[in-house]
Amino acid sequence: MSNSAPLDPIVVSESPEEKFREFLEIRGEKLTEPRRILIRHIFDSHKHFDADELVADLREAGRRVSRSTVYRTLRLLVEAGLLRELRLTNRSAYEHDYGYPSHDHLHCTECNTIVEFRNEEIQKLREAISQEHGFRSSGHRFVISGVCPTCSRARSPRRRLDLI
Amino acid sequence: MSNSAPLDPIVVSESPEEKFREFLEIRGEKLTEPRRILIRHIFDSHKHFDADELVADLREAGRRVSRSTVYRTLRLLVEAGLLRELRLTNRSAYEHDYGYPSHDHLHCTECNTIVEFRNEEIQKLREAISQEHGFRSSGHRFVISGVCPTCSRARSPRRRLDLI
DNA sequence: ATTTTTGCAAACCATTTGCAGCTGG
DNA sequence: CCAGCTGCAAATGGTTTGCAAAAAT
Repeated sequence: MSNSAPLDPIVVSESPEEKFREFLEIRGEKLTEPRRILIRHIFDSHKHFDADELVADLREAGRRVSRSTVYRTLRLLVEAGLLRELRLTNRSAYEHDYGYPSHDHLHCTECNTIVEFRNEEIQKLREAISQEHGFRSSGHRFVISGVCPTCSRARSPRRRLDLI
Repeated sequence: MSNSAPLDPIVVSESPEEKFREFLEIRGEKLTEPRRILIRHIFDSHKHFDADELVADLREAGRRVSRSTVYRTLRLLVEAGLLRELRLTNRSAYEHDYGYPSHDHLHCTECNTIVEFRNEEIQKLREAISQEHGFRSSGHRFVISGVCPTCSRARSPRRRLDLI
């Protein structure tokens, strides 16, 4: 799995862990060992993941955190504004929010890959449309679904051979 | 529940039922009584609904179709291009696709209401962005989340009273 | 007559929760 | 110490599925 982010990270003064501790402190909650393991692991690499992959990933790295705690912590991290949740399939996917610029997604329906992109227009559209309808908007999701270049190339030629 | 569509319907030559029958025929499948009940009921009024509401609605109208058949038929209707599925919460919502113009959504996170809007810019953006990334796009979802005017009015004044 | 569909109940599967014991501050 | 947390196992809740009886062509 890749460690590189497709978009340049935003410069932030606090580490994700510090920001999480602060969030928990305000609510009178605690930064425990399992939570520390999770936030470090999650922000160690930049990628999209779901709860199951996270559990498997941690197990592989020799760090055991129970599935329940993973789910509970993911919810906290979303509430804290550190992660964003994407509901593209039956299982939720997560991505970094904190320290990462706002962006939208291309979703390949063949291989399930998620590609990020940044487009200034979308923010403006969101604002204009919200205002038009009297909404106080708090966020948006713009997902373009289709077939990525890799899957396009992989499938079209195979089709040809089938016809021979 | 309202029967009126927020956007003007598209003129189509076939009824949803005809289109469904055609779709089934191609696959060697059958337009049965439960399926007829469902498609008529669904296209009788224009609104967003989920599987549960549909079952309840049918029961109220004295038409019994089993939950399994409802789920199975909803899937068919999506495959047939008659309905679109929206995954905004833990349960899928459905809306008319056939005979209805393409549009996007404002989602109120307070009352869960879905408001439709139409904006030409979005199609253009989708095309431009897809091309830029070599995607063959097949669709998109643009959902603006926030608080609708009704919920805004209902909440803000209450807050004030609480402070007195 | 044969293939598909239905309804029921059971299975599924991602996610949540109750609880007894553990832990952080 | 004591509120909050963990892990386990059990529960939940939306959705799917196996199967025997029923319906469609």
